[in-house]
Amino acid sequence: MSEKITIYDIAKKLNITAATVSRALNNNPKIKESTRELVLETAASMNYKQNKLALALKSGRSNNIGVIVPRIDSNFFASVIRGIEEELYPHGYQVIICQTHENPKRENENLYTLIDAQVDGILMSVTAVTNENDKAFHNVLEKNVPLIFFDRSKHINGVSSVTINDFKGGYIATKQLIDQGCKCIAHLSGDQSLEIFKNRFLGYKQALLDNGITFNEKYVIQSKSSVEAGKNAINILLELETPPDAIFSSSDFAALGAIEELRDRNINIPQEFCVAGFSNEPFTKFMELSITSVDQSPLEMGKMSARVFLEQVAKTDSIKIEKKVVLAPELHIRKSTSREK
Amino acid sequence: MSEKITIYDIAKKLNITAATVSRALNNNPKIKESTRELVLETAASMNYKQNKLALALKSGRSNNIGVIVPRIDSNFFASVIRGIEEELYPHGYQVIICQTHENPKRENENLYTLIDAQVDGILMSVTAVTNENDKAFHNVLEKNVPLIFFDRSKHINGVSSVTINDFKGGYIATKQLIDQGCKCIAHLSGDQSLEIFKNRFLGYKQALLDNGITFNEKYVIQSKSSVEAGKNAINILLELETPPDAIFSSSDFAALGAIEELRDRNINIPQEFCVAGFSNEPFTKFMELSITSVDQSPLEMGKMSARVFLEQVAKTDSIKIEKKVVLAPELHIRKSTSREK
DNA sequence: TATTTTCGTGTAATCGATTACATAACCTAT
DNA sequence: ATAGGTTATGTAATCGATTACACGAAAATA
Repeated sequence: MSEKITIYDIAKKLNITAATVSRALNNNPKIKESTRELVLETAASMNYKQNKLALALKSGRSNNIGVIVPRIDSNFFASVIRGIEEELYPHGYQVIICQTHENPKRENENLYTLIDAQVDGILMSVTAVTNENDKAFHNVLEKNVPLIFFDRSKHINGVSSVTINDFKGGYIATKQLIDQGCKCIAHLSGDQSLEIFKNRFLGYKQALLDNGITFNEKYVIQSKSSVEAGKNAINILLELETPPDAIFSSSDFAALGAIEELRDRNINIPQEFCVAGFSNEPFTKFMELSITSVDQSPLEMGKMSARVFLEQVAKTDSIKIEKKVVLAPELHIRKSTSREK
Repeated sequence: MSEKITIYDIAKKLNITAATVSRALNNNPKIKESTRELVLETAASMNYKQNKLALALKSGRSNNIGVIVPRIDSNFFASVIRGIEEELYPHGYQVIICQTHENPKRENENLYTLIDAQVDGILMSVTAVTNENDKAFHNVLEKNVPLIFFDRSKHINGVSSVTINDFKGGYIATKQLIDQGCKCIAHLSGDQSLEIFKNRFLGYKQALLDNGITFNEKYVIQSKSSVEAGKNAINILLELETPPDAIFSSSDFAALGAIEELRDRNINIPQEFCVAGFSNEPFTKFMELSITSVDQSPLEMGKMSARVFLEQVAKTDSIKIEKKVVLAPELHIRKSTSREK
């Protein structure tokens, strides 16, 4: 078991004080060049490693940043985290992961735990719709810990965010369906209290409006992001007096469920029915009947969030800049919406 | 900006010393009940939060554990991490993520960075085949930091591991192909210097042997875990004098590539050609032609790794127990290997 | 030569919590 | 009444690094 070497050990060996050693290691200009070299050599030969915990206690900065996501095992969030990790790694930050499982209580706990652990910043995708966690958010800000939302954002003063233009995402996906000749376009929407889902819905609505299609409330089904939910939605929609001939789904999983159910009913995709999803999950590309989907460039979103964080810690003055980055969505057109002309 | 409350602030307010406050907060039995209550009340009213960094410095334990994976944005690793996080969260540990991108140099860096950050344990899937990182591994062990390998393991004294029985996984997948009547079964193998891929290959070989099928070296193609690699492999295999009629692939992505290429050549799956993969990536289930694959129960693997870690830190004596947990693989039989009788 | 700078290093406080040891107050038994 | 035992709390060191301030010696200036 190797015992730990501290600056005191180095000091003792060289008959100088720990203060001098510390200064030498930190390239303090007041240290004589010969002393510095001697210290550096000795430190290396003794295999000295700086104790990050002591440094953290003294400086109040842990060099850790916290990331809170609903869950980590979805391609979208995993990719965002990948982007964050890659961007922050060269700057010496470690990434701590927390999951909320869409549970506001867990989100609240996670926020306090991260502050407790004295992270230097928090990057997160909000879970909660409620404002019961507002106190926790303000607690973060009061502690002067940079807080950055990605993808799922919330309006809070002083909080920067990195999102995609969900309105546009909803718009271009719907437009593509219209361009294929679809007339009755349904929408599987997510939790409307979350900005992202509301905006996708509004984009859908606007696309209809701009193209002279009347909006029909019955065509909007609120559903979870699951295959099962997609199946259920289709079953409801096909019962309508005038069933739709296309779906824009806020979720790829629901889109997949819809497709499976349509296939079971021998409805031909895309000839009789078109389906577009959202998120560009890997499977949408791999399917034999590949699914058109809106890409959110998660890797870029992660990197951008990390950059916004870095900018914020670089600001020495405590004037809070609130930065809102909005990335452009990109529609990946695939077989599920590609009718032959 | 809220100023930080320390035990000294509480002590001053109550005209006692910080030592007493500390003891009261830690439920030290030597403290008078009335004092304890007073301290607890005051602490609560002043909104006192223990400084974890100071505690970490004093105790030498950071309450962080490090997880090193090749990359986080693969369903398998993301799920393992999810399992780890969920198991460790109730115990107050935070999970720090590192990625190697299959680069031994990054693996080496990550190991030192985590030790530097004084994590209480390291859970990882090895990247490297080389033994150039052996020094780093031993450095971890010398520091008495529990080290646990999951999935991709390596033989190092004192290191526990949680893996699946890859041999059996290869065996049951191959057996299923044989049961479907396939006679010439090829194998897309991974990097043979990694245990997991070697064992899957050996399982494949044994299944052939046990069923009276001669092993043919030409049927084994070493390929990366990518769609492209799968396509290339098929092209080589179909050029053979006696082309195979089935493939057991060590990777789902390569299996997918093979399927796409076979389809382009109008070869009927599973009637003319069967394909089985490994990992049970989500898309294997979602495909219209769903792919048979070996499940590695990643969530369980993550939880189990975390449990092994907890057992190890619970051991007060420094006798290193080396625990090797081997989980059972489970074959998910799907359309790509389901011939009609 | 006397005085002021400059340079390099030492002293000691600090970050916040824990804990071995010391001590005061009170109680009990002979 | 005195020695010994409890009980509750205080004192001070410790974890390892940083840094404001102090100070002696050498160098520069008058």
